[in-house]
Amino acid sequence: MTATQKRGVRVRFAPSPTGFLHVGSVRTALFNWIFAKQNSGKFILRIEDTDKERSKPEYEKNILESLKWLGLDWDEGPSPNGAQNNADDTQNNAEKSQRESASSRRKSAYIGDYGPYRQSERIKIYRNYIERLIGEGRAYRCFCSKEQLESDRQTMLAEGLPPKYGGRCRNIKKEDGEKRMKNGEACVIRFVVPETDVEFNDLVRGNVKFSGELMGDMIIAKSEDEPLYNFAATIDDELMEITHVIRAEEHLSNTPKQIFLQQALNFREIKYAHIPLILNPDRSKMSKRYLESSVNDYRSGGYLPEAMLNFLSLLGWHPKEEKEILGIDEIIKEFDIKRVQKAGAVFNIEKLNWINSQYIKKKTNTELAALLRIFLENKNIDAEDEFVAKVAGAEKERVKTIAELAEAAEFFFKLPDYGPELLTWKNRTAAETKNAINESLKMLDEIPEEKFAREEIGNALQQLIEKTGRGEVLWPIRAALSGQKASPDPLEIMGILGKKETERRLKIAMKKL
RNA sequence: GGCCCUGUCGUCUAGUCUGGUCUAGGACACGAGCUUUUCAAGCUCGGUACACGGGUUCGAAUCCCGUCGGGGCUGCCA
Repeated sequence: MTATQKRGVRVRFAPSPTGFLHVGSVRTALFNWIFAKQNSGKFILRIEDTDKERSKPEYEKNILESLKWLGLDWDEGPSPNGAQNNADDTQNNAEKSQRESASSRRKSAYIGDYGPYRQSERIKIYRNYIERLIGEGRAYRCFCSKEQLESDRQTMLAEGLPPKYGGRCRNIKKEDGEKRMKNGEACVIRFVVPETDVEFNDLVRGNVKFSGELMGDMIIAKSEDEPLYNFAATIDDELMEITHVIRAEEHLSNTPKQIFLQQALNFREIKYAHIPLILNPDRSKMSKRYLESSVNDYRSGGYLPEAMLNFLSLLGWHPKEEKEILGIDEIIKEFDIKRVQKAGAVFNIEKLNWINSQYIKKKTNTELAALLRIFLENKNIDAEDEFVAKVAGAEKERVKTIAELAEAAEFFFKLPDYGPELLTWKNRTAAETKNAINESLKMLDEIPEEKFAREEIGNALQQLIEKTGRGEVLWPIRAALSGQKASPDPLEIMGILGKKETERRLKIAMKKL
């Protein structure tokens, strides 16, 4: 290949819409995105939906939505508007969208000059290359049955040989192949893999070498109109002028296959970077079995996108300095693909929690309130913005996720039921407790409603506290106001709740004693 | 089985290329203490790691060889 002319950096994230976006994929997308930003390149989103059985439109939609939520915007790919979540865009619109998809929607549904960006819409393109390879004798029709192949495999395995396709159909003449196919004989298309070595320099792993001898002729398409992954990806990477392929390590052994294809088709060379896998606690590939693995789960679990990106960037990479909380701009500045780790990284939810809590603490109360609202709605709780913001401010120090924040904040909106024993401080009697609340109530009543704020309240209660004791006064108030044994400072709660609600809750407590 | 990748605290990692400043640094988690009206947060302190075995060298986490461990792939999935 001619490395002489420098090409502008173009990277791609190429997910398969066969499930909700996986956090491992997010990290791959993130590294690509960062790489593009660092090199003033383009970040391309390509949907690899050649598997008709498993690919679903709703998964594609989820991928787009998740990327948008994370802020990983793409320069080329399916139109981001396609990710918009129109409430009525579900059931009864299925018909309509089907009609549209046939014509206008398809053509306009992507941005960029290298489209379409959905492999299912590129079938004709692949078909040309398949015909070309067959024409050049570099690909052929294979009529071997699956049963036959399986028994071949077993035989080779039993003999201790590498289980590869032996090339039984390789010498079938092109014309004979065409004829048999037209007569309805089932066949697939295989690529003649050269029996040579391929070597490439991986940006994270250094030199890697594979032997073509061990591979056997690979299937590149089930038929002219049904290309398979390695083939379609190779064609697209060339046509979309991809310069760097950054992907998970599980694709390392696909790389020689793609390089063989590139060489046969006279495509340009591509630089590869295979990043380590994200692992379960038992060090196997991250999966649902152990951990929530889709972005959805974390989004609905109350994790912030910036925390997710920060955490994921630290899985397999680390900046030079000993700094862990990094905004996306800092990550872009510091990131170096050559510094990424070679070994897999266990997904450590504790660390994610900590990072998330750091980002929560940094948010303003107003920002938090907006996020909190969504979670509150699920609990059928609604209130004024100002109030929600104050509540968020009172609780943000003690939560790790927005979901936890909603949980912790609930009592502000709705006093939970509790037993009278909760009200007593240590071994004080009910009468003492009742008295303390009553005294507090009297002090509180002196404060005019508009001055009912934390500092003022503290002053009002000061004498009583000095006389009776902090715990004796404040504990019953806390319990009465929150209905629980852990909460923010009762003085703060009172300020947020306001005079009327505070008095109401204290009186409820009195009745319980 | 074969091919490929990989191996520093429980976990994420710094250090490895360019041997000494590393009796191995940071972070999360954990434990103790401080603070204290609860729970947190915060602060201080603490324990824990160079997979193993050989070499090379005055000196090895760092270089070489071997062993063992872990993972991925081995699909008419991606």
